[in-house]
Amino acid sequence: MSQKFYVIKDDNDSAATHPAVSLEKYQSELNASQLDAVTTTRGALLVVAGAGTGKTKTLTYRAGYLIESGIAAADILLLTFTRRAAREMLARASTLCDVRAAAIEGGTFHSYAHRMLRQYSNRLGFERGFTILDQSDSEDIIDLVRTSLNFHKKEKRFPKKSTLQNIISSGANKQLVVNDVVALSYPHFAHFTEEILLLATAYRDYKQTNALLDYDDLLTEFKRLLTSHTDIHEKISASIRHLMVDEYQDTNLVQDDLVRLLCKVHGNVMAVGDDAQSIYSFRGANFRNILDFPKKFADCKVIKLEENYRSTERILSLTNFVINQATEKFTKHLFTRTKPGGEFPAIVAAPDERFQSKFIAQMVLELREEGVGLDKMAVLMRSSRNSFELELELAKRKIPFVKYGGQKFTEAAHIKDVLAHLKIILNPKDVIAWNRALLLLEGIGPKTAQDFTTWVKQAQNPYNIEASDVSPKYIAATRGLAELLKSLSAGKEPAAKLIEKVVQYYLPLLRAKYFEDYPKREKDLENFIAIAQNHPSLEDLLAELALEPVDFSAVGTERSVDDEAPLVLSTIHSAKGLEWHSVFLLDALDGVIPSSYAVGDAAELDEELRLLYVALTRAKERLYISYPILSYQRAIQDYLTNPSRFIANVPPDLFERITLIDARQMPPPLPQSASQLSSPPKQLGHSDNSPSGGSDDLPF
DNA sequence: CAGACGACATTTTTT
DNA sequence: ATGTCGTCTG
Repeated sequence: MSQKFYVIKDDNDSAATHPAVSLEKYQSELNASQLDAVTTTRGALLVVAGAGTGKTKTLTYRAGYLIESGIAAADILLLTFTRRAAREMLARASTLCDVRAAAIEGGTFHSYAHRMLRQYSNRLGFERGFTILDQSDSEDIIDLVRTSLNFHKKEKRFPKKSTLQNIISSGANKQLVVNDVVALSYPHFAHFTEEILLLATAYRDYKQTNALLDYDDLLTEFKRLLTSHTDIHEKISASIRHLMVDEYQDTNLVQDDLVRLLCKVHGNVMAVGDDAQSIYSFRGANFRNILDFPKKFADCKVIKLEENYRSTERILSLTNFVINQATEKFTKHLFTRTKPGGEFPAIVAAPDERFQSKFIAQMVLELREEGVGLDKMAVLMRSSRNSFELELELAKRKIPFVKYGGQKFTEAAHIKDVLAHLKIILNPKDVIAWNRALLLLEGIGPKTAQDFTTWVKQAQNPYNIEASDVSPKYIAATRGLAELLKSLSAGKEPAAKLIEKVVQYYLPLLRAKYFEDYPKREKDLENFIAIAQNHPSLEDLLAELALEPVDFSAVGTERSVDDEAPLVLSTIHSAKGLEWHSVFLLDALDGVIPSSYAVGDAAELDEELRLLYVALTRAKERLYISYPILSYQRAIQDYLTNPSRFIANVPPDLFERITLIDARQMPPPLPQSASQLSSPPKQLGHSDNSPSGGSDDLPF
């Protein structure tokens, strides 16, 4: 049956026709450009908002303004980069403007696509719903497919599963065919193009027959839903009277298409972003999407926000200089009227990584003495492992911290083990999950596990392992597992209860598998149960964990009332959109930022520069850029490093140089340096700030 | 065929 | 410093 929808447009939804909204509040709180953006509610609008120019504020007020003009919250869709961003924005909107704002639909492209796909899954041929694959799930399937195609036995080294996953995913995100991805980004695997192509097809087929969707499929299938079902497209699009998209510079081509599809009926769409902060091209993001936005909509209005409210003038001067080194120029020039002067940003050359860590730890404590809360400071890095050394130092000084970015909670081996059992409950034919659960058992290896899973695939009742055709010797080994699964599938218990039971069963296995460090892992399992408390349904919990992965080290750090809020450690990517009183950038080295990976490609170098720009523009009052002069690489000897090329040529009047001095070899006090711009060397290692008393400070 | 051991490469960033 | 892959042994 086909049904046609014809939408009667409401020509009455312009705020101008609702004089009831009092503009006073908006006029007094917003500058002219922001106000313009907030009150322009019809048609297409692009807001190019530089760092710290009140982008979030503008979005928030606009949401409130729409509500006050009589738009129902449910008719507004706010797409943001993370769900956390959406939540924060809506919470703010509801306190600042109107409680109804909390009811606005919001989330990431992926989570919105997921919601819609669930709603219409039958129309796409998923009769019994579908399961979301996170990255490692998808790698596991690729691995399975690869083995079944016998590609692992090639004479030459076949790309490993994560590389293959990357190739396939870039294809989806950049809308390229596999051949082109390999030719463009993986030329060293060109001789495997045939095989990779076969594998990609087999992977797609596997997902199809098992009703599985990976991250990329969520977007592409959603697009397919809209383009191949006119009635659904009309219905969804009609329900979105106002569409707002944040961080537009980080959308990829599919998302860009989705935006145009979603606003088809009403045409009210606002994109917000900053081309100078595009940092996700590895995921198919293209900052041309934001530049080309006006071309794609007739009569698109463009508003620029250039007045910065976040950073001091001196920080801004440095960041402006940094971004101007881009080969592809940006047109914005940020300025401040509200925060003239300020401290000079500091560039800190540390003798080695340990000194760098000590400097940061000591400076953090000093700032705290000055009254800056730990959570008002952040240490940012290019890659999550740049901070290992620092983490040791912080732990030693008992400075509490949380780390964002890096390994995700569900990626830890022991969590994956528990998840595998839960997935079997959800889908008794989940071969990958079975495989993982079986391999944990004593006496069962890859071959036997495979024999079991072959049987599981066609079994009437997969939990009835005794009935399988595998040798009784091995069946005996699976007794405990079989009992567990039967008891779990029996009742409809809440997710947390199920996890608790799995954990109980798993603990002995955990202790055997990780006899060195199982106590830490047991804590994680407890946290897992705690996380599950808010999710009655196991299915919801797993979907949420896939769509909004929890940062590993941020788990279990919810502080009790009297605990001090922890210092923030974060990758630059995860720091997007946030701000702190003081920001430290770690390891500002050539080869780290820019990553050695990017050197040699102008476009990639530009992206690294933007990344540095994002890091530096997070700072409100204080900014410290540090790097070690000496570093050690793997088993090789220590070697001398170069500071990042992006900070090597900063004019001396834009920053202050700090040289670290070993307290044990304190030089005689220097006379004030001739240049008023350079400060006397900072002394390090003599701090009494250490909460543990300082006596266990290492000698310098 | 399970499981241990050793060689080897391999290092971003995230929904 | 780690994980992945291949090989060897019992």
